[in-house]
Amino acid sequence: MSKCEQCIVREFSSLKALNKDELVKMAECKTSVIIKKGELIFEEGENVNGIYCIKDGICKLTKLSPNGKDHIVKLVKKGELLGQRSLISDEPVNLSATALEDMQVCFIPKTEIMGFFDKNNQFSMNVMKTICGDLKEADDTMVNLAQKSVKERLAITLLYLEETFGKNDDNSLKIQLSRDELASLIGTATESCIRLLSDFNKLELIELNGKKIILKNISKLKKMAE
Amino acid sequence: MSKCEQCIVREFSSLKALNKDELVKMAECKTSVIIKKGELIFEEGENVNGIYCIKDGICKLTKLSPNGKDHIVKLVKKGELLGQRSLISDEPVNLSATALEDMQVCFIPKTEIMGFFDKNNQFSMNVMKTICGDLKEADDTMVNLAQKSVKERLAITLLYLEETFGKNDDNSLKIQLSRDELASLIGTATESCIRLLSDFNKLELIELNGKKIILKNISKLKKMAE
DNA sequence: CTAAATATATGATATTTATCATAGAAATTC
DNA sequence: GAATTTCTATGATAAATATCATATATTTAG
Repeated sequence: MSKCEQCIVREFSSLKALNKDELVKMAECKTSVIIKKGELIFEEGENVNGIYCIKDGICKLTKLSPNGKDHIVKLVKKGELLGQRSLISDEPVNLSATALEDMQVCFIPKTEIMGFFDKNNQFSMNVMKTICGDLKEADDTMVNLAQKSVKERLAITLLYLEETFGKNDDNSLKIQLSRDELASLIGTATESCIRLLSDFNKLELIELNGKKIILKNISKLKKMAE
Repeated sequence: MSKCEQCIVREFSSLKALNKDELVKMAECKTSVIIKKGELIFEEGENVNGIYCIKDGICKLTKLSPNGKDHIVKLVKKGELLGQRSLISDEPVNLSATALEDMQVCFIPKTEIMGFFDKNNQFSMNVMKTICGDLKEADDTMVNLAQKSVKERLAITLLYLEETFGKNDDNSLKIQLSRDELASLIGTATESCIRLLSDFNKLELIELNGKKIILKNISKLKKMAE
């Protein structure tokens, strides 16, 4: 069992507030899990009795609409935690988490985390700040969905993906989403998403190469996003 | 200066975790404010150095889109707190708050609240739960905006308004929004909103009488909302 | 390696929604 | 209480977006 103390990833989440003793205790009760690309980590409605700390990989958080379509609510990457909201609310998770790449995650049981809340104020504060950040982001996304066109949202999303997940040596977006997933992230039909990508390609805003997407004209994309 | 101890409204918010001493201390530093319908409580980007506790009335939280249109992100009523997110994140508020009715609110300065966070774990937990609730709601709204038609969103919103704010003796919705505000809440153009209300009226799902809206066929509205 | 399944692409068309224009109703101001 | 402004309503039209159909490319399974 690897030690949490030596895990660099911890530094990027609320867990950075934990002291040596707390980390040792956590390392003892945590479970390491490998999750393959496409696999479910947890599903909407499930009782997840703890939180997941993402050591490596990216996953999507989705919510099923009554019409049967998934909507991607958020993408989560290395260093972030999953299941905090559900833990605090003491409710089943309201979103499903699915790996977009092979992932390495650690599961920390609820009892352990609740202890930190009681005894470590800085940890509580960190978690609160994270959730507040999520809420602010959600507000922004809401306004975008309500007021921006699909074209604008696609531009916004492409810029967001590059900024958040970076690019490869060939300048292509590091995160690889299917057209279907991209559509579900911006909130549109798959065909509309594909069509607009083609348009962006023709306008030389982006370059398409199979699943690879290269942002060619960032400043124009930013103008489109307004 | 009225005493927080005797304020019933406190029981409905995170403040219910405060003990007698804390309440006395809070009463000493709080400020009571009367806000007229239509007036701004705070504006997006402002530094609000504390939180507002709503003693009476309803307000809207809005966010301005670059296109100049407001979007109503949330409606907040008696018993709820304003400005928690901003306080915890230690950032300017990301939303504007405007009174929809005459309001009575109390302002509690930041220093006071931060003290409660340090010393009263139950209070922290309550605030966290509230924010988690907001986040869950935001996720739902997002999916609705992304996947539901304007018609469906109107039905959802009307049902939500009746459930959350109640109805008058004549069965009309207690909360009175202009067509413009209703449109901004469901995320559509004012004319589209008006048109759909007319349609709903003709279909006898609702009854319109000036600004008054009566939900006539709840079960059909619920079916529409799916 | 081939067949089947899935993902991407694009045209044609239908539907939804926004925008523009205008008129009457209601509220506000002087 | 008359005049002005704002709000509500509705028609006509344009624009955005979804849906259906089909073709091709890519991936997966056997």
